[in-house]
Amino acid sequence: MLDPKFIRENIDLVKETIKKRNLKLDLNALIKTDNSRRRLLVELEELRARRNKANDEISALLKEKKDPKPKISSMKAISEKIGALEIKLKEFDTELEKLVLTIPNIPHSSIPVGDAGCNKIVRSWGELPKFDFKPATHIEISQHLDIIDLPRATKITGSNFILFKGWGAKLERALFNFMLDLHTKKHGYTEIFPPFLVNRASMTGTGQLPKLEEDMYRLKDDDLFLIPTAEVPVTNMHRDEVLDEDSLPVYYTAYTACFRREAGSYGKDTKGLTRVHQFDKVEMVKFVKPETSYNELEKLVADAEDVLQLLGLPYRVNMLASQDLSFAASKCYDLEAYAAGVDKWLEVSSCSNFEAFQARRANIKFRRKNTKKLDFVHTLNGSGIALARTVIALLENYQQKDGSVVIPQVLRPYLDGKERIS
RNA sequence: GGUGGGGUGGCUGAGCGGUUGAAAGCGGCAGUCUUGAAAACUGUUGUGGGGAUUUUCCCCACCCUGGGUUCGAAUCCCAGCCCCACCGCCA
Repeated sequence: MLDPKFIRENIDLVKETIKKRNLKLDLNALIKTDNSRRRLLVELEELRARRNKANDEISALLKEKKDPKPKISSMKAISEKIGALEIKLKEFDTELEKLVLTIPNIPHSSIPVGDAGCNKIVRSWGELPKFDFKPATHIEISQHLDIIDLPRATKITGSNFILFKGWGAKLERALFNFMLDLHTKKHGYTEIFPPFLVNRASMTGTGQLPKLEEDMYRLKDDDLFLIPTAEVPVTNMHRDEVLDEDSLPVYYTAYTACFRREAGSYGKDTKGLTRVHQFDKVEMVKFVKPETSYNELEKLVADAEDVLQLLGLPYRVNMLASQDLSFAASKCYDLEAYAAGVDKWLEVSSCSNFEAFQARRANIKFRRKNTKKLDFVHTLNGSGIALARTVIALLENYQQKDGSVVIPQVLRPYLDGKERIS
C-alpha cells in the first residue's frame, strides 16, 4: 500500500499512475474521505484534550478532599460525544483503508508506458536449439521416457497436477538442489525452509489478500492458506520487525512447493505442465535499503539468469510495461526460457522491486544509524527459478533423435553422474 | 485435545481505577573524569497520527487484539489470539 499522506501530497502522481496502468479508479472518494476523516479527527482530539484536562482536575479535587461531583456530571455529555465521534472515525478509517488498498504502486520512471505490447526485451542469451527432426513436446517426451504420469496425478488429485516418476522425480529434485546450492554458495543467499501454510496476516502482509483470495487454497477450519509462492512466508519472516541497518541487505532463498487454484484461468495452457496447481520453485527474497533497491534488482535478475545460463537454456529478459506490471511492483523483469517442442517462450521467473509497498503493509523497517530515524526497507523478490516450466524447456531443448534427453553438465552431479535419460 | 500460569518500552521487570507514556535495573547515546580505555558520576533515550504562526511549538492515541463498565482503564468485566509448563495423542 501507499502512504495515505503520500497520496494526499502527490495526488497528481497517483492520477498519472492510474492512467499509466490503464485502470479505472476514481480518487475523489478517497480524497473526500481523507478530508472528512481529518476534519473529524481534529474535532475529536479537541474533545479528548478537554476530557483529559477535566480528569486531571477531578483528580486534584479528590486529593484536596473537595467534591468532584459537579465536574463529573458536566463531563458525562462530552464523554458521550467522544464515544459517538470515535465510532464515526472508525468508519472513516475502515473506508479510507479500503480505498487506499485499491491504489497500486507507482511504476518506476524507467519502464515503458503501455500494454503488454510495449514490454521491452532488454537482452537475450543463448542460441535456439536446431534439430534435424521435428522436436517433440514435453508431453510426448515424458510419456515416452515414463518420467511424468499425468493421468495418475489426475486420478489421485485432479486435473493439472503433476506426478514425477523415476528419473523425472530425480530430475526435479536435482534442479532445486542445484539452484539452492548456486544461490547459497555463489550468490550469497541464506537458505530458508519455511512452512507451506501461512495465516491470514501473512497473506495480507505481502498483498495476496484481500484481492486474490479466490486464487488461493484455503483451509477453512484453521483459516490457513497454502502458499502460492515462498515470497509469502519468507517476506513475512520480518513482518512487524525493525532490522539493523548493518544487517542489510538481507538475502534469502527458499525452495517450496507453490499452490495456486488458478481460478478463472480454465482453458488457458491446460495441456501439460505449463499451468498447474502445484509446482516447485526456488525463490529469492531481498530486504534492502531504499537507495540501493534498483541496483539490487539488477543483481537479482542476474542471479536468476545465472541459473538459466548454467542449464544452457536460451532465454530473454522482458521488462514489463506499466499495464503488465503487477499491482504491488514498481518495476519487474520476466525471464522467458525458450522451449523447442511447443515453440514458445515460457515465463520461468519474475523479478520485482516493490520498493516500500510491501514493507509498509507488512511493517518492516530499519533504523538509520546516522539520523537514528526509522525507515521502511525496500523488498524485492524473484523466482530463481520456477521448476515445472524449466523441466519443459530442458526436455524439449535437450531431446535427441533417438528419444532420449541429454542432462546438462551442471545437473549430473545431482543425478549419479548420469548423462542422459533414455 | 485437557489442566494450570502468563502476555507492560530494545531487554529484564514493578504497577493502588485518578500528574503512570508508564518505577527500577540492564542496554544505547552524549558529557565529566582519564594519555587512552574501564570504572564512577551527570544528563538523555519508544512509536504512530493530527494541527499550527511548520528547522520550533501544541495536541491525540498506543501497556497482545477486539468489545464493555466508568467522568476517568495498563489496572475491573467479556471474547479472541499468542506464549510457557505438565498430561493425553502422534511422525
